[in-house]
Amino acid sequence: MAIPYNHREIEQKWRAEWEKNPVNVDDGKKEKYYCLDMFPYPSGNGLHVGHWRGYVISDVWSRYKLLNGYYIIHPMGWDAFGLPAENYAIKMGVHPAISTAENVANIKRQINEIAALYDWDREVNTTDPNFYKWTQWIFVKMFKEGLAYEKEMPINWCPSCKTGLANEEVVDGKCERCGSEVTKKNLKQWMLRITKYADRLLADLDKLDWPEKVKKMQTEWIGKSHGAEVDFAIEGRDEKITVYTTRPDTLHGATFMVLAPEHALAASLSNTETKEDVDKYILDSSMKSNVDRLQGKEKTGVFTGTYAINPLNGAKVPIWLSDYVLADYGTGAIMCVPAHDDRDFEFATKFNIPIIQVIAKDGKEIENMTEAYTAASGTMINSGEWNGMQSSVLKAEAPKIIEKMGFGRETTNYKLRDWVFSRQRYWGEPIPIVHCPKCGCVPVPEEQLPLLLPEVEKYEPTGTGESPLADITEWVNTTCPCCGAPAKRETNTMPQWAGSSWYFLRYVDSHNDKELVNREVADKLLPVDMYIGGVEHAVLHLLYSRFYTKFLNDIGVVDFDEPFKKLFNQGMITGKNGIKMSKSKGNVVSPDDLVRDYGCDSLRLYELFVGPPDLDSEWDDRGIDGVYRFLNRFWTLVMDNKDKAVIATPEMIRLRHKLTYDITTRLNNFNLNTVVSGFMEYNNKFIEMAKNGGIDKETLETMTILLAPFVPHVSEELWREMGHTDSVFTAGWPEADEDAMVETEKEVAVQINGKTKAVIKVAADIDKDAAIAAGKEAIADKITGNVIKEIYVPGRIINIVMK
RNA sequence: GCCGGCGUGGCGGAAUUGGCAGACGCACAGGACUUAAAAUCCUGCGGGGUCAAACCCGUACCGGUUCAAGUCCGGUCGCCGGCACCA
Repeated sequence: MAIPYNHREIEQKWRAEWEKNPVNVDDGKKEKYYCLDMFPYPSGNGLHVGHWRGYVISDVWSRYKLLNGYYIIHPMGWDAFGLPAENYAIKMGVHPAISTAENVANIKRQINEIAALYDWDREVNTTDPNFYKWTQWIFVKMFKEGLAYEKEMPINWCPSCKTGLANEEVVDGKCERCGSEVTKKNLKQWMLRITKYADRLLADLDKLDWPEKVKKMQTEWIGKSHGAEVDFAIEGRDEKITVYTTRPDTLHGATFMVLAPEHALAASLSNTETKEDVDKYILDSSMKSNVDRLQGKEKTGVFTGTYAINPLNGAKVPIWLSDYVLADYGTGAIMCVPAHDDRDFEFATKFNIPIIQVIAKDGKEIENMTEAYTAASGTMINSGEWNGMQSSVLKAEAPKIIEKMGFGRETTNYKLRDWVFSRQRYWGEPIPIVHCPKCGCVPVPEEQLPLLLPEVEKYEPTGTGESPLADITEWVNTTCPCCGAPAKRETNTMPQWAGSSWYFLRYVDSHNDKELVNREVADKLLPVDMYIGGVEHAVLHLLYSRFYTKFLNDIGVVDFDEPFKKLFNQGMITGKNGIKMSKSKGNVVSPDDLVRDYGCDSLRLYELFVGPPDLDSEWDDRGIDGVYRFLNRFWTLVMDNKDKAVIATPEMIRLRHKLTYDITTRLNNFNLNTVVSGFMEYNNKFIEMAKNGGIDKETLETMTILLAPFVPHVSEELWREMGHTDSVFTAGWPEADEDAMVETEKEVAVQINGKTKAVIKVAADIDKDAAIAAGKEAIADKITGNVIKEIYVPGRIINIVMK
């Protein structure tokens, strides 16, 4: 009977030993490898097996790199400011500083159970004044560079979280955090000019080894488009209305114009006859929430009574108002070409506005148009001097033509908006700005940072648009750093993203009290080589971090402009039937009991075995028995055979190299679930071998090293049991010799018309004719018809094609 | 609506990219050991068919290319994710 290995004992033993003698050391000669996890926010629920998986994947990868001779930077920290921490504190009735500290302690305990290579000396916490000093410092730098500015405007407001939100935090018109419907609120806000970096954020995606999906999401979020602005005169007035269009080639087909109800001129365009309707439409639109506006697919609108003049052909086009035009994109006004745009077509049909086709479809004009013809391909018609041109050519040329004619210009537009950066909540970094009646906005001098978050009794959000900090008069009232006159502090705080946008830089120099990061250290240890985390941050954290890094690169803090070279998104672990694990659903699986019963190594292995790492997987506790049995079988195999001095047979050597090759290839391709099944498969073969004459020690050692990134304790224990005095992590990753993997004999399937009838063994270097002859012999009794064709795929298939 | 991803046994999932479909594991069934149970070990495990074989069917569905299709092509259905009046 096999004695199951005592996981508690050996895990404790080796963790103590590794702490005393670390296996990951910087000797100054090794190349660095920076493998980063998305750091957790310390909520009260602790980690579940889904969080665990991400950390296991990154640790396996780190240890693999360690065995390949790298010095590993594999840090961990806490994203502890922000709404989740604060909401939890409010719910529990304790100060967020206290609950955060408690939660950090608990999650740290759980994370330590993973036995990852984390270097706790590098640990950061975004709520630590020594950390947020630099979060504030970056803000001050941005302010000085003109990238942080104040603006009053209607912003997204979550009535439940009682704070303003960035566009990125609004998903389907709802708060990303709590799911409440987002409303608009007019507030004076701090904004970050991320739009200044739009082009670089877009272009540099090309350099990144990231999942295409994430790159695409960022590309769409930035939403670059190319076109022209065209100035339309207003009939009987001096003002002009400028529209933005990506299809200036269709200018002759513009039969009306639509302005967003919020457009500056909207109200003034009505006449005595239309005034009542126009005013009502503007008012109604302002009352609609984002969700209503998005869901109201049926187009609404009102004619202002005023006409614009098409600058190209002098045609009179009616000016309408409609909320399908967005006020904050382009110029808030569009020219409408119903023949070649779906939305304009729908609007024109509904309100009986003429439709003029200007691009021929299949060479002719469409009779009884039932839908817009939106392709930019075809010959121009009804377009005056443009007739006969190809629309695809004209589309590119038109902006320049229009510019020459003097009523427009070539333009580029982005969907990306500047980043609403202030929050009306307590638990965040205070924005280090002083409002002076004389000097305006003055940044807190850099040497006075950090500007500490004051202690308060009442930190609940007010809901008025004022931060709870506004109530602390002794904190708010200060003097202007510039002129010394009485002044007031900014009372808004930063969003949770502020700290997470740059924390990965701090890890490499986390105790530096003079600089954000020492430039020499940064040059040596940064940027991040591999970043592992969920896909949910595709346009939030991952976009913000790129923006911050580019800014810090511009002001010389770091010498690179992309923070994360490679990104891996692990799939989510769900409960039964793919339901997301949550406390309210009661389907959360904690790693704690599993670690206790099966050990850290088994859970690590099972986290990988449960499914492909990039896909979501349903958790099923029962499966862990399989990997636990495997570990016990391997353990027993090593213990029973390590001292037997068996001389390796050619087959043992071949299998050993094949094992190394298979595991290494699968690991490099991140097929971690098949790495585990590979280990099991080879283990079964080795057990079989051991039964029939024994197994050599080198094969057992090789398997032990290959297993080390996955099951560090078991590997370390067995490695020492086999007589080694140094850690298994100093052993070096085995190399597969492809020559040693060559088989002398191959099993070949013999088929008739593609159906296997027999399997024969042939010499690997057998020639085609001999192979086919051997194959035919094996199935001689089944060859009854006329053989038309004979196929031999070396080492795989013999196919006899018969009629 | 548009753009991605996916669809394989009772279940999780493999399949060297066109070459023996179901590796590996879970669950289940039978056997060995045991007074018994657990653990462990051995055997079986897509469906039909047969005493057993032969044989037939089978990777969501329909069709195509090929000596050979889970894999490639055309179409249909379903699930998941992203975007969604951005002019």
